[in-house]
Amino acid sequence: MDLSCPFGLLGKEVRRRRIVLNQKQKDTLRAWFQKNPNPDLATRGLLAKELGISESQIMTWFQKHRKIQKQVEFEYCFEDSQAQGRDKPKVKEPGRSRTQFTKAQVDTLIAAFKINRFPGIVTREKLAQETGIPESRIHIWFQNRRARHPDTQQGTQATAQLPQNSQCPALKTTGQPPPSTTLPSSLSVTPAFSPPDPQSSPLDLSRGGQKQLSRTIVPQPSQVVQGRGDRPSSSVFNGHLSPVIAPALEAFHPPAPLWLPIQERCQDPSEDSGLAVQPLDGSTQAPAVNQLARKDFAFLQHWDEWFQLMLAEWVPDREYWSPGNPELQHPWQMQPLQPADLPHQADEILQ
DNA sequence: TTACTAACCTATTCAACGT
DNA sequence: ACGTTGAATAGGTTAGTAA
Repeated sequence: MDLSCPFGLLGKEVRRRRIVLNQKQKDTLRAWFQKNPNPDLATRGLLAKELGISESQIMTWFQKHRKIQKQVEFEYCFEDSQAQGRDKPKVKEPGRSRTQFTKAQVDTLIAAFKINRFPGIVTREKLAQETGIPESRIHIWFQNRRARHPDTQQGTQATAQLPQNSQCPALKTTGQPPPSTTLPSSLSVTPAFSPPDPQSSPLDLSRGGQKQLSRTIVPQPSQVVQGRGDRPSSSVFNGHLSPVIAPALEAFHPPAPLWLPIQERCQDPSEDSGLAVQPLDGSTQAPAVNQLARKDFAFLQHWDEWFQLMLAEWVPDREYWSPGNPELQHPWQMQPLQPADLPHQADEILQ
């Protein structure tokens, strides 16, 4: 197996071409779903053959439809909570099958993983060919591997959990009003007005930190990883700053490149859940600043400097980002603010 | 342009299996 | 019993395609 160049696809890993199922395929899948919403690997393989699509596509379809069905069932139960029959005895499902990988197969996968933690469909299929493992199992294997083996070299940085952006699901779904100077209690974020502390900062990159902040203040992984992931999209870093400090920081130095992509992302007000950086006009800037005590600014200054340092040190995954490729131009390339700029700007504002 | 949805992600949990 | 790890699920985003 030639791993010298990961399939010549560095920076070009693409997702599987999206297919559109035809009516016959959909009907067949629905019929099978009625019979058994949890087909095993072999069944999915047969179905794949029959329908002329891949087994992992079958798997994806079934996953989605199990979700949909659960939603429907939930709604049904909610509406008809008095109805009987909801407690129909559950048929004991057969135990999960567990693929037993050989050592050689695992070695191959590990080797590939070392080169590329996010293999695209082409890579996965090549691996499938070489190992004889179904592509969908390889996909799962990589998911598990990523979860259990964080990238010690750059992974923690590459998957840096940054402050949540405007699309924070937790807040989006709960429809939290835009916080002004306080955080929703549900947000497990480092108290805003404490000095940046590498051990407990909002950018705590440790795995524990990620877990703790899961679905609260951290961006969804797909926002960080997918954005630079196997799609060479121009999608920008859309992480946002703490709802507390972002507006204030922006008020302090609006032209700072750090904030630009964030604003760009939030130009559509409909996308803005309130946590995003608000575009500040002249009339809103002053109150934003005035609401902050000077001691708060001291924190902001520290936080900003610290954040800039983090940015400056961060080296994006080479696979997904290439400085020479404008297609993959990454917003993190932005020149970090010079820390020396901060006191200067702060003085201007505080005078 | 917009709605739909396949493809993909992480985080978490379940469970098979070897020790 | 416990650790490892394959599999499944929940809850998201992204982006291609059809209407």
